[in-house]
Amino acid sequence: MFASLSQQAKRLLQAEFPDLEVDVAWERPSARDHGDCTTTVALQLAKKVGRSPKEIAQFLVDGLQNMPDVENVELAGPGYVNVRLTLPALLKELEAAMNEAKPKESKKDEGPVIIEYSQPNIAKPLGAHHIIGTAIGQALVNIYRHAGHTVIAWNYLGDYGTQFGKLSVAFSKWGTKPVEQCSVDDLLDLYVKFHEEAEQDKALEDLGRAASLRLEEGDEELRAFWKKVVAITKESLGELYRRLHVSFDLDLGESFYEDKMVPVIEEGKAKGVFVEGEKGSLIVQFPNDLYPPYLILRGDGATLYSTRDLAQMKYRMETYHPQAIFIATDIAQKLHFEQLIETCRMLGWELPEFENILFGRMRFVEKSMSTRKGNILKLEHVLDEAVERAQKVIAERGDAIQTDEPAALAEMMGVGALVYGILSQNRKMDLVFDWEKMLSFDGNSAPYLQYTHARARSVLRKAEQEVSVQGVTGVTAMAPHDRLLVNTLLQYPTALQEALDTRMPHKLANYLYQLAQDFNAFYNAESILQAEESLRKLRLALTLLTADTLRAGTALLAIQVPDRM
RNA sequence: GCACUCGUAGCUCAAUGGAUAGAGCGUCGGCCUCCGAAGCCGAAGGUUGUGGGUUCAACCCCCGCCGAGUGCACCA
Repeated sequence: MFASLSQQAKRLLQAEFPDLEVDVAWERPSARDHGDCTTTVALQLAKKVGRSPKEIAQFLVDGLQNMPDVENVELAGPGYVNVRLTLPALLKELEAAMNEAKPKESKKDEGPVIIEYSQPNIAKPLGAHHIIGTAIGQALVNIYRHAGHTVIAWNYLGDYGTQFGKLSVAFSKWGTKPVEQCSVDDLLDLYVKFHEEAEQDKALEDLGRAASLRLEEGDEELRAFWKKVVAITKESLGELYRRLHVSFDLDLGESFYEDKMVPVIEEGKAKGVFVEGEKGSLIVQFPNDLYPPYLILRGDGATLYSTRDLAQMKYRMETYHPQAIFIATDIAQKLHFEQLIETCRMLGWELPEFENILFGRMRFVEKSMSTRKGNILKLEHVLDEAVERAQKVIAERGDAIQTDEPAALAEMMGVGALVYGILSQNRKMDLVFDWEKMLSFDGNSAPYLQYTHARARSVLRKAEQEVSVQGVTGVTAMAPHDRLLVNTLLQYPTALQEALDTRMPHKLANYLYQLAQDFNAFYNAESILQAEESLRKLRLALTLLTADTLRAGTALLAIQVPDRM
């Protein structure tokens, strides 16, 4: 952005200071009365060249003020250079920014980006906390695809291990009907009962472990049971993912790696990376106690999630040659992934870019979330509650509602509110689950963005004319609200890029909220349809760009916006 | 005990090392005989946990302390 300004400033500085390597970055000012763009280069250079910041800034001001695109340039504060662009230049920047923000064509010459998220467990419904990783993962998938990357959206189903062994024990002891007729909720009940009983009868835990080992060894009866349970779980997940606008390219379970672990174990042993631990287990010892020991095989020889993750890492690298692997998990798993990556290095594997996309845990005011104790808050119930609340709000509006499809709108608002509640917060923070806040329909919320979009579309419908930035001509002066909205629209590509670079979807969510706020202020302060012809064209163009940006931006966050509501 | 994350307005949260730390909710007061009031405008509310340090400039980087959370081998 502001390429010509950067070049000119750079030329000026290099002429004055021949030995200097410098790039001049123009940024959006922190306050609204500091022009269209600003640079702190004078402050940064002062010490290096032995001149005062103000002196350098003044030098830039003098050199920039006669540029054709510059309406006004001034020195401010300790050494800021603030530039106000001419109207045509500003509109040109706007058009360029909107082009920059369009979806990029997919890059064919690079490996895919693998993004793993959601990670549901077998025989359990998705819990409310699953919404965090699921929403963040899908947003990142959308944002990376938008930027032109090939993405493999990867769901990793927890369909294996001790938890399954426990379920099979519970089923054989207390199951009351054939597994085919069980719902996920029935299976969850059995799982919960297992842990209740296990508190009295410690032998149950051993039975569970034994069953998981038998499955691993290929026990046919267990295998048949397992397949049915997996099918039941996947079926129930499908509907929920559809409501959340979440979709995966792959949903391989842990079981997929059962025949891929032995070679890894052999490799680790051969390379001396895996050594014997307590009770006949196999572990990794990290040099200098960088991390605590990493358990690879249980004492009884059974594999663990670490074993599967190693096999999975290898499988992903060999099969897809990805440029990056991102795995979204809550912070409790941080150490595990650090150990995993370090182990891969010790094995001599050449890893692609890797990041454990960490997010905080969901905290509840009243009760803790543990599947084992059975007091699970199901995601499905949260969604239903959200939609129900939206329905109530819609019903209260009565005649003021302009939609023909109140049910669809309620779904859009309720689910959107929940997803936005997740994505508008820095993912690293713990998330306090509060119905009122999470399902808020006022203020900083999905319905606010949806309302703003519907409002903008409404104006455009009433305009009954072709609207475009290119069609804006003859504007001699803008109101402060016009200029403010232009400046905010200009920031869209930057917001997208920041969300991608930091893999923080909330940067995009916060931007969209800012845009909606600025549009609403503009809408309230200025006439659009009644404005004088050239201004009307400008304001309609800004309205169109706002509506399009809101729709595109929320879509990246897996949130829909209506044309009427 | 060791490691990691987090402490910002009454509550929930923002703020690439830059100018006067911003929103929402809540509280108080305004705005529909103009394009959608699910909105807008204004007020009150802050020693950014605390003590040092680095820097022209620190909520942000470094160190100590206090507080909260999480992890640390047979769960994932």
